[in-house]
Amino acid sequence: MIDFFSTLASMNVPGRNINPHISVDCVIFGFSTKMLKVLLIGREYTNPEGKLQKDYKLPGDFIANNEDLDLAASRTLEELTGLKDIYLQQFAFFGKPDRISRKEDIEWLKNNTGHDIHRVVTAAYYSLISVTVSSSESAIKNNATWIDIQHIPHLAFDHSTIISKGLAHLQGKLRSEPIGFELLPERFTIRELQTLYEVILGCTLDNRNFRKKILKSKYMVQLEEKQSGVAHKPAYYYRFDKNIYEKYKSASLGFNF
Amino acid sequence: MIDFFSTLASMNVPGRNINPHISVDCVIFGFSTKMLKVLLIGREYTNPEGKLQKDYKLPGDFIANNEDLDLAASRTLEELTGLKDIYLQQFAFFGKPDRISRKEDIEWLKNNTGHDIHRVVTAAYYSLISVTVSSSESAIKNNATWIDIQHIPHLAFDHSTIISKGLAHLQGKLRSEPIGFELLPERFTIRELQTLYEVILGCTLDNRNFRKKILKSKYMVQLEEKQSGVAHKPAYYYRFDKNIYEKYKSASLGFNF
DNA sequence: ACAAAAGTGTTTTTAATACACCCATGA
DNA sequence: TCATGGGTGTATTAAAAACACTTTTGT
Repeated sequence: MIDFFSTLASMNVPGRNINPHISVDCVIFGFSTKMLKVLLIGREYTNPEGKLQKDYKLPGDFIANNEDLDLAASRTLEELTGLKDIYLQQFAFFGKPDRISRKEDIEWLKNNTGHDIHRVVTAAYYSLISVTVSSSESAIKNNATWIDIQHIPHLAFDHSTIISKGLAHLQGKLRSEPIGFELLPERFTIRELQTLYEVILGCTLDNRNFRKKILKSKYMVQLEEKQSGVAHKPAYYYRFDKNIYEKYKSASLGFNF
Repeated sequence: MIDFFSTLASMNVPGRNINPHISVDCVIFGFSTKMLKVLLIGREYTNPEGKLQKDYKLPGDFIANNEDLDLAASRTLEELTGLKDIYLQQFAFFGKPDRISRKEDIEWLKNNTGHDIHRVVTAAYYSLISVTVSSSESAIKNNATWIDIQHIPHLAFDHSTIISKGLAHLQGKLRSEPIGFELLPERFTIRELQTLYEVILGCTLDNRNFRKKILKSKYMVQLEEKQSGVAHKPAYYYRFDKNIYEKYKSASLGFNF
């Protein structure tokens, strides 16, 4: 399935039976060059004075009438990145009546859907992907760009709020489950993993204690390859073994209050 | 606002502008006589053979067109229990296309809303209230009953799923934040609190260690009153001080993986 | 030889766990 | 006086935190 206009364009495909009250939005996190990034879709709209403007929006779509929400989210993700089996999780619902209230947003929806839409409740998902594999054709077609989470520009609708809520959920999840791997390529160094933790959690971590903690877990598999071409002692690569993790993951958590 | 029929009846109030695609459902937890309970609404419907049947549903409602989701949830809760300022949290949304598919459910919606409704996405909230204060007039009017979580009967729609997901979220939350107090009356004994933890988490806890852990926290305020009329050493009552908790709550959590 | 990041151990502190008896009350 | 549940302390173990130097590579 190809989108010509934007991720919303599939609405206009004949035979697709759209539910214009409910949408899904994906906060797609990626990590590269020591920065946490979000995949955003460039959007063009004409402002009240008739000027052509650019801003960004989250990848999202209205759901089809017979479509499961989770499936709509993975469909959106796949249409955009070409990727399946990506870590994807529902985290909140956004339904303020005024979340679609700016003139340019209503105008843009009209141009892109043909309908006069004022109230949409959206199911928000976050997903984690490795930046290296994400520059798919359809992403380019959709004006998708990785943007540093520190430098998010003006966004459509309430998408800034959705991103910050999504980040908060990601932080919580990162503390309770080893999901950092989802954001890194197949093989990675421990330092890369640590930097990822530091960036997402917004703190520095003691590097000896971090290694101790991480290497204690059985699911970190050291590879034979080392880094090469670096002007310092080369680091070993590791990979994350999901099977081992599933086998050993501890059932009981302690208290935290 | 008074509901004559059920929590859905407010749909029929003229002038209320209903959005029949989106609803809220509340999993209202309570705790009494050493059991975790859920507040359910008795529902009568006619089965395919024309027989009058009884089952239960979660308190919930369609949202109004201009209504915020969170507000719709607290409204539903207030209409049912008369209570405001209750611990209330969105925890998931349910949007499988077939969640409204049983004949009796579709029929029941038709009778109660006048519409032929097949697809509703619902935002699920859980709330914690002290059972003692919940037997309000409107709850009785709405056929609300406390039902042991162990003995949930047949429920409408996918409401059993919603309850079990809600319970899982409650368990997670209970481990990470002191919310047990919300389920107890203003003053309570430490043993009551421990039993609550044991029931919700489904395990037994060492009573000396539990006391140590709980009493270490500043927000447990011992009152002067003791139990009376009990055939054993009377326990001191405590109360939870929210202000102290907010002041001292630890910013950083550790890792858990 | 120098810069730059990788890798490594020990000590201290804190939190979690395991465990058994005396106390105050009503019946 | 007995049955019932309330309340208490200590020793052990496990995890978290603090902390500094040596190693390997490219330039």
